[in-house]
Amino acid sequence: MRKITLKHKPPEGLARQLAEDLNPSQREAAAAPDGYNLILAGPGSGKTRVITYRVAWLIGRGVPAESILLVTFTRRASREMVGRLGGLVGNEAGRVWAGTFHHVGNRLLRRSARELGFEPNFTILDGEDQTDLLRLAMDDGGLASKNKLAPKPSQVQHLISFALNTRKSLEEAVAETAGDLVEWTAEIQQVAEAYAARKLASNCMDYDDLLVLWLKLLNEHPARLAEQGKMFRHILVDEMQDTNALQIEVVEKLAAAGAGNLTAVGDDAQSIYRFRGADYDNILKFPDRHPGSRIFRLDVNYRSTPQIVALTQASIACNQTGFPKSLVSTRPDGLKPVVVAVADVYEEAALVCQEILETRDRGVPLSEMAVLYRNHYDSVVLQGELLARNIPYNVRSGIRFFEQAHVKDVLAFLRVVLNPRDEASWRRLLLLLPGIGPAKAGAVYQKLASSGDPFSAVAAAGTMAAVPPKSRGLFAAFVNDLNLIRATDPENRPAAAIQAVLAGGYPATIRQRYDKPENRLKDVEQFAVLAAKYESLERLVADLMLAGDLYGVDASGGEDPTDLLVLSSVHQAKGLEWSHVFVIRLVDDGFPNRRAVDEPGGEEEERRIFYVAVSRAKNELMLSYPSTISRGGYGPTVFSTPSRFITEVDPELYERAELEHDFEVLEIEAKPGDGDDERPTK
DNA sequence: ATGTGCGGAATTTTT
DNA sequence: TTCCGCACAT
Ligand SMILES: Nc1ncnc2c1ncn2[C@@H]1O[C@H](COP(=O)(O)OP(=O)(O)OP(=O)(O)O)[C@@H](O)[C@H]1O
Repeated sequence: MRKITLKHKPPEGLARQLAEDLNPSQREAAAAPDGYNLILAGPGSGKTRVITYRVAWLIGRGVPAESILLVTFTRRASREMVGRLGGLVGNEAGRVWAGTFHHVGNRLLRRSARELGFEPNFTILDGEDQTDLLRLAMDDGGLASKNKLAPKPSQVQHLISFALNTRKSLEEAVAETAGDLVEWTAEIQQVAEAYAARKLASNCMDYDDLLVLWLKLLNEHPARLAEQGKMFRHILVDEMQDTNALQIEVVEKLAAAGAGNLTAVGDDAQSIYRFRGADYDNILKFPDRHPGSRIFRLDVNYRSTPQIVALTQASIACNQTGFPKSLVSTRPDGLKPVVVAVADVYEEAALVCQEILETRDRGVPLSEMAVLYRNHYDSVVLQGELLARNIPYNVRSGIRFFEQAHVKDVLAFLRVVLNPRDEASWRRLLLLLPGIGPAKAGAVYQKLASSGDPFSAVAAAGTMAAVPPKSRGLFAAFVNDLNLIRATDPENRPAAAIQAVLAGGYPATIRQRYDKPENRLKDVEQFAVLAAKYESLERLVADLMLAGDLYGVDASGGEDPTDLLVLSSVHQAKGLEWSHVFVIRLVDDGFPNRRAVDEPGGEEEERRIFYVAVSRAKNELMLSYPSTISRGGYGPTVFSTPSRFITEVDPELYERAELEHDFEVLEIEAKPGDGDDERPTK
């Protein structure tokens, strides 16, 4: 037989870019041989760049893009990396399996849901849905809320999740993180089981399931393990320091079952997700787990001025644990970071706004500036001031877009269409009807669940009998709305389904139950616009439930909606950079967080959070703290202590700014024709 | 069984 | 300030 060889050329210009855009140690890491590789380096040293170029390099060598798994920490990071990859290798970039652990788990579980007892149309539960189902499970599972000392649903939720993510038993998790609840361990265990049963019965998975069930699939179905091992010939994990035991087990299992090619990238000093089970030993012990693996270090910082690097390095040096890394800035000298004490949170907001406006006047776009804070509520006073001064901004903390009650209501309509067994969504919809409370909602759901076809059951006479007489009219209208929604071919045209929700009784419900109904209706319209980009309801809903970066408030008041100031929690700022960074509310009890410092290892975790915050700045960094603070707007105003993260470093490393006040003289304009015997000026 | 109104408690960080 | 749980009236 004749052999024909198809010739493949590496993408145009890739070789040149690999040579020009990377320094020698970065290049060495990007072009590391197959096998287990660890890239351990400080902030701004080009880790993200290296991992992106490594993927490009692999593709350039003929590795099929679809056999590469690139695990990122956020969806935003994945989008950015795929975008940059597109610039290097063109269309191939889109075929890489890029996403967070949860995204990839979701995609894979859709294919294999049946092997785990689920249907492929399972829905993903967000935190609130989880709490709702857990509350029901607590009623089932012997944790009646009567007892004052009994754990609260949110506590139980956290414990169950923490145990799963750390691969510890519930006993261990309780003993470690909530010692006062040890006597409840048996009940919590029971609740966990009842909760899992409810999820299975309603064909729903929570965030943890996307990992737990993925691992279960790999453990219990050898064919799937072999298949996925083959599928992912190269695995790359960004932000390795914030992976937890569960995630590590999944990737390492995949790598071992496949080609044994795993590249891990990260910085133990930037590990800030301990509350979610992250453990930076996952990165530090990588060489122990994989004898013979290569380690790459990068110690040139391309991001920040030497002055900023000096402060960040001095701060992290206060931690006793962690792997020390040298870091040298390549940038020209800049200004020292500035530390300002302000009188109170209002003065802080005014100061930050003024600095931002002046910086913008000097030609720096708003999108090159960010205000970072430890706790979401640290941003609310500033938001008020930004609104008053017409500075457009984008918030990345707090409630996500889809977590707002009205968006969740609309989502519930879509979700029951998608997965008619979705208990959380049925309950949510039923509870919107006046006269139907938890008991009736439960009874109706039972009728739906026990029938083969919930949609005919919901319209059946027997179901109506369970509805109190005075609610029957509204219930019938609700059933009618559901039918109209289902008639729009919602699976393939999600936007039309949302329009159908808006055409039914739901807007009246919004007006009756919620404040600011017009704003909320606008959000729903916005949701429809977003949905119009999708041709699959399943993908829309899954994307939304996993959309960690889509927040509610997008106050783009200005003319140029693309130039927005960023307000972000430090956690959401991970991996990002801005020219000018403002870190606010640097008071002890706030940043570091008061509750965190009491936990063992808590102070060092908080210091890492501070480290992440200050290392986001490229050119200028301002740290501010109010000298007086009233806790959250209630309670008395007290003197505050400046954050230990400021006071513990050498004062030579920053410049202290004095705040002066300049009152523009108020001239009362005399109206022409007025006499001179006016009221006295104040 | 629902819904309202009171009092007390409490606020990390997120997929 | 807001949210949650509880007691009471419907
Ligand atoms: N060799 C290089 N030459 C010029 N600029 C570079 C080089 N490597 C990285 N940079 C730039 O330095 C900045 C930081 O890079 P990158 O975000 O990849 O760092 P990182 O190590 O991932 O940081 P972090 O740990 O903070 O997420 C980016 O603006 C990047 O473009």
